[in-house]
Amino acid sequence: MPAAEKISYDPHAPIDPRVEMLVNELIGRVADKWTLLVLEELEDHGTCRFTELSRLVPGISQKMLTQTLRAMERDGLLVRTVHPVVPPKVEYCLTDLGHSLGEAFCGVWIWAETNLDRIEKARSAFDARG
Amino acid sequence: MPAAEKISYDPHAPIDPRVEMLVNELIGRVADKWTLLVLEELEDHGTCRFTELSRLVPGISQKMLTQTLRAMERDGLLVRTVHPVVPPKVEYCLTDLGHSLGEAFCGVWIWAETNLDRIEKARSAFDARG
DNA sequence: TGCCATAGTTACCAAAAAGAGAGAATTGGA
DNA sequence: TCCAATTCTCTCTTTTTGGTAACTATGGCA
Repeated sequence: MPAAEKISYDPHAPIDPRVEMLVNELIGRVADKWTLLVLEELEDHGTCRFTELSRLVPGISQKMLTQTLRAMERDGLLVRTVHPVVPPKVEYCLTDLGHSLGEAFCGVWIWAETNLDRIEKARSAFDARG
Repeated sequence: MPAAEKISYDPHAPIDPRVEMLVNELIGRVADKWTLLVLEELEDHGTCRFTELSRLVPGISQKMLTQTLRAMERDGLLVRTVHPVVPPKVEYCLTDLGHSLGEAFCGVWIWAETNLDRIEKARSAFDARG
């Protein structure tokens, strides 16, 4: 919807439906709960090992962590470095692309934090109305 | 993670885990595929009726549209106006909160559009590596 | 010899999300 | 009387998602 070269948001700009579809798919991929949490921890702590991340991200299972990390690696958001030692040591580190995604989501984080109260109130009001 | 008052993104700021959880839940709620698509169409076209939206949002089922609109209404992102006429006429219109969410997501849209190619390349490269 | 830690993978199962399609409510008008 | 138009609402089925737990591989250590 927005043109990449423009900073402002023009809701009436003509849209290439193919690009739109790809963008939507990409956002769906990347706005995933676990992806966001892993992204956050890697921003906070820098390079991390697998078990470190599984401790940092509350409630994630091994399976989900593996899946999430693979998907993020595939999308070029992080790099996975295997050190051929025993016991195994694998490190995960955000790429520039990963960092830029974190920054792009910053606006949404701020929005969510800023409007938490308003939304909780809206919900209460809605639920009260029946 | 980011403090609402700060504009810049400080990944090492102390975090209230309760707020963090709520923010995450909220983003999960709001970063939903259908929510984003509906948000977009309402930004583009302004006030819309139910069937209008179901035509505008490609591939959405009646059920999902109803569900999405209800959830957005509950969160205070849009208002639903029922005109007591026959046949029924129901209009949906974004609130200020809804518009501000659209703007917050603008950065992510731009990120996705800007980096589509890089991500597709990263994927190809990853898949080629086996 | 057997056990430990790390970083997975795999198989199986339960729960949740989403699609399809029918039905319901409304009431002026043919 | 019965239809038409609009906005749901309900049920049934399929798909997707996520969790649990067991298994793998490796070399050091007791």
